[in-house]
Amino acid sequence: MSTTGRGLHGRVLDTLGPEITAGEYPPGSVLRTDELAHRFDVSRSVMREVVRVLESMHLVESRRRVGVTVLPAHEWNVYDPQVIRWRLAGADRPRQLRSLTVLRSAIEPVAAGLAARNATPEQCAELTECALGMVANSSGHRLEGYLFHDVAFHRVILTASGNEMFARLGDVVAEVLSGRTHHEVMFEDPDPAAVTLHVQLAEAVRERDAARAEKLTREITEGALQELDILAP
Amino acid sequence: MSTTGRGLHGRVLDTLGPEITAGEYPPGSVLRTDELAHRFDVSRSVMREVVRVLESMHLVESRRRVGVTVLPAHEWNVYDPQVIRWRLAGADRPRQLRSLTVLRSAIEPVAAGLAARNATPEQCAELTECALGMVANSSGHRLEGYLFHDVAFHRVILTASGNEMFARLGDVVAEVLSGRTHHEVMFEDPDPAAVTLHVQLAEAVRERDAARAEKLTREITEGALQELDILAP
DNA sequence: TGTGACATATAAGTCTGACTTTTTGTTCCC
DNA sequence: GGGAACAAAAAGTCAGACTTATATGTCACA
Repeated sequence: MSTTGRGLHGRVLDTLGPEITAGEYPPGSVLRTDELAHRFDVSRSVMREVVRVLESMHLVESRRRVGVTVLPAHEWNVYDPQVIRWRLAGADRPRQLRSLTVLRSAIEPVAAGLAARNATPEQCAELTECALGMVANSSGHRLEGYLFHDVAFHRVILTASGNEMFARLGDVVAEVLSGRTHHEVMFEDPDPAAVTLHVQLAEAVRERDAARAEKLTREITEGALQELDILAP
Repeated sequence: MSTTGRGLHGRVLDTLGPEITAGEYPPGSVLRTDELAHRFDVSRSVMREVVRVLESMHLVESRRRVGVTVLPAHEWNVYDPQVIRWRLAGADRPRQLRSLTVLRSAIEPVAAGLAARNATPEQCAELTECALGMVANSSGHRLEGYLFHDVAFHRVILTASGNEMFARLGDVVAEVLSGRTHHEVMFEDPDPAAVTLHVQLAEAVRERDAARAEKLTREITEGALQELDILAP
């Protein structure tokens, strides 16, 4: 599951990173490289590499004669997939999930509009295929199958938008959708209305109807907001 | 200007990072840590730290017996502020600027809507102040003064939204606006219509009119899209 | 008593060299 | 021709010595 997985360096990172993003060290806390190296029983070389990576994520700041200072949360690179995963795995998962869902509600409608203009025939085909897959798994407690096609659907939309920044949010959306199925709500079959919206969206993109694609996606994401009790605009 | 600035490690990163994001090494290219260390005349320890950071940005992948492989652009962490800066400083600045402007057009209207609900009285005051600053600098070639207040204005909107993901895009928006003034278009005084929109937006937020705030922001960002000859939705 | 220059201790930063581990490509044998 | 054993290559890890920046305390002087 973890990206860093392999290597001594990655294992230390996967322990220390979540600790920091979980807020176990209040902002301004000072860590010392030597102490950390001793705690994790690794050499200073490895520990320094870990600190450098944390520094590039703006989770900490390393200064001579002072040590490694933990930065306040508003400095963090909250778009770093690694940071997102750590936070989703931690205590403020709910808050993180809300932020990301609001982000989705801003991005996806625009992405869908662009997809309606830019999608290749292949992407249109993929989209209808995914929508059909969702329909096929929309009843009978086939949650995993439904999720699979749902994730693929949104990924295609984001990619087909032709905007690299949107495309890169595919993983984030996947994480949110997957979280909804596995941890949060949705113990029953998915809302039939949502399924219909996806089918219609695939249709709108295929027919190059940007305005309709955007509107339909807005309805989809508003549904996602409501599931988390977030007021819709 | 550069965040990494200090340290031997930072200087190497500021050379190698831009080279990679500029596409000087085609995806799949293999670099060797030892060679790089020799080229930059630093020790392997320093070079390893640099590689680790590049790896955390998903610009490269390091594998035993193989070397440091450059990853294709669609793998890059394009939301990393460092990566954004490197790309904006490089050859595909225009493309990057377009991506970011489209991103703005998706994010900012939603952020403004949320700001209208969540902004504190202090933030409302800041907003009007910024808008007034824009008016005061909107004629007579006071481009720098205008830019300053414009950046501050959008930063307040994003922060006041109450969404950390939106707030974190303040730097990106600042970079885009600053780029527009310094490199791209806008040699003359700013469009009076845009100035008016900002004044009205500050008003709408102050009056808690979320729908109007969103609509006004959509007009602002559509203007930004048109400046770059991007079709509006 | 306040203030500035100076000394000192501290923790990160850097370098070197030796050793380990994983992986790939080759060779050799069946 | 296919599979197993082997060798080489590059990253990974470690330990220790040294350098550099800098926060902080000290002391003399005003």
